[in-house]
Amino acid sequence: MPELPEVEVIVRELKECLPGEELSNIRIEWHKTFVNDVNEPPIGRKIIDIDRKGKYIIFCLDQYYLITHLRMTGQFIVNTTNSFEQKHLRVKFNFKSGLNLLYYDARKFGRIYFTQDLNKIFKNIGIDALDPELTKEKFFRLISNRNSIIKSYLLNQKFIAGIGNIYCDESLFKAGIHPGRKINKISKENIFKLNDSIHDTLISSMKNMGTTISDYKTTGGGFGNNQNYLHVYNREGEPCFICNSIINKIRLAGRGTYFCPNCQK
DNA sequence: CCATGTACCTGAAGGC
DNA sequence: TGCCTTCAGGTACATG
Repeated sequence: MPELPEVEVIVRELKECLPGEELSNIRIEWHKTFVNDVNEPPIGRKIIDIDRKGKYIIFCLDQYYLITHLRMTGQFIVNTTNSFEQKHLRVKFNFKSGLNLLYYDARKFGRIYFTQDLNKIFKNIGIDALDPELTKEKFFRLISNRNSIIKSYLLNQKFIAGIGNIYCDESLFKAGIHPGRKINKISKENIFKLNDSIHDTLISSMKNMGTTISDYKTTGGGFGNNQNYLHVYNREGEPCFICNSIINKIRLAGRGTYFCPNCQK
């Protein structure tokens, strides 16, 4: 389940090999994956740069964009030969140089949009969680006076983009905040603490090349390592590393939610 | 404004 | 072994 750190790792890898490459062919194996807003295929265009906003990958093709959301099981593999896995292959891009960019997606939830209009995709997407402009004061202004529980807020991409279920639970643990806490019952001091813990959680996961629970792989097919450093996610029934209490699992905002009943208030 | 439920999908895991 | 149910979670959309 790629969230911001996993997507960032993928973008960095794609950036190393794709800029300058010219698209020569595209083969769509699952039609719903590719949403074309342009009325012509993205052939003959060069990849200028690759960027990210929240969980979206943006391939810039000089005023045109291929924007990808991997959802749960999307994967990019860069391939230089003609032998590759066919199972779950949804879209195959060929480049003039002979390089292939393969998009796999077991559950078919991911989307690749071809468009000229970035705003169409991003109109309901908030500031990136690692945008330097997201200062703790701005974080506080965004979050205060809301009436929802903190978990729902952090998962809602229209406020802050990039946080998914894993890093939401991890960040709340690190900040000592119960995931079901009402936002307006959290002190300013703890909001600041949460801002820092989100930042730390995302950055340290990136350093570990992301979290591989089941599907996430880097573009070379490698695994992340951050699953070995999680404090609460996927640890139901196991002891808290800080206080030895048993990690609980409940259902919040429609998601499995892990927390330490002693450390998080 | 906020919460809940369903649809989209497949594969893994657990129960019997 | 094998069938059936449940669960996994990101997002869009409908409904209360």
